[in-house]
Amino acid sequence: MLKLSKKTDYAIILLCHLGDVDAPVSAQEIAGNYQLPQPMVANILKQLGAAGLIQSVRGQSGGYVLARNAESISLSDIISVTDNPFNLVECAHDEELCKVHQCCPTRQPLVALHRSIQRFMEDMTLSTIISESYFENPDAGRTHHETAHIS
Amino acid sequence: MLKLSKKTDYAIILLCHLGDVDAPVSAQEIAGNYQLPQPMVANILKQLGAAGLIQSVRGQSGGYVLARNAESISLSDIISVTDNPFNLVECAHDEELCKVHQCCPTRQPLVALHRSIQRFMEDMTLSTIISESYFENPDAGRTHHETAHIS
DNA sequence: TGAAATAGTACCAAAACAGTACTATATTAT
DNA sequence: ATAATATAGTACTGTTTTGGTACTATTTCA
Repeated sequence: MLKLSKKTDYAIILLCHLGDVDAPVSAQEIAGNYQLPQPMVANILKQLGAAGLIQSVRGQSGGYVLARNAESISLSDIISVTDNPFNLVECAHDEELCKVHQCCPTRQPLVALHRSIQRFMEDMTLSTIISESYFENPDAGRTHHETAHIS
Repeated sequence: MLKLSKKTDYAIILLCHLGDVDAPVSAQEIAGNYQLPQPMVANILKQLGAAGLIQSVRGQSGGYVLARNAESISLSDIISVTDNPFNLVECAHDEELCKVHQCCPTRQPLVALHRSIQRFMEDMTLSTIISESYFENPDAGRTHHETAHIS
């Protein structure tokens, strides 16, 4: 359906939070802070840890910290973990097609779109996301969730 | 999962075909030509017709023709029909979130990505797709399906 | 009037998504 | 030591979306 999964959406929120704090943060803490389902948050953090984006600290007063600095974590990195490696099309039409017709007409333009999206996601780093989210909302009092829908 | 549906993929193929022919083409004919499931093709053509992208000709020796010229049909138009109106994120985090934190950190960068994709899809017209597909494959004999996967 | 086409619905199975549950293990504070 | 709190790993489940099918009605032309 060409939309991001909630897992990805959550992951960005979690990583933004970790990018703002130095001490390890626990899954419970984040889940409470953002009112997200705790087991879900825990699972995503586990995945992000396994992928090497964040580092885990076990035991009491443990939690997670960014494994690298926020500049070196791209949106593409995040999506690869939570949304599978990005594939706009995976040669959906079967091979017979290409034998019948000259060539699948979809490939060339869709590859271009794929690359364009891929590039955007690689250029968009976690630090950019964090700084832009702050820029957008200079006054902490107002909430913007009523305009958060994208048409 | 951030990938195009088969319906969209098929739709592009169908429209490319219609863009190459003047006389009405039937669902059966296209399905046979590309070895796609006939009822699926028929359904997609129905939808494209209902959306006004193609015109139907009923009765024997009827079929479908492009309703407008290929320059004025964009990838965005197609996807709107077969993949729902494009929404990269639909404010997946619930409203509580924005009350807890200053603002959802995901919105700003994801809107930017959304717009960038949207724009690409609007600029990519059916005629571009058709001409590029021909450009890629000057010799009709060779098939390219083994390279059609996108990594 | 019959063949071939679209029009309109409604249905179904398999896959993906969103979320949960449970057990094991590590660390630390007491 | 040991209890509390954390991650690690894995497996499960209900719901939605996807991909595809089926059936009936209607239009048109030979």
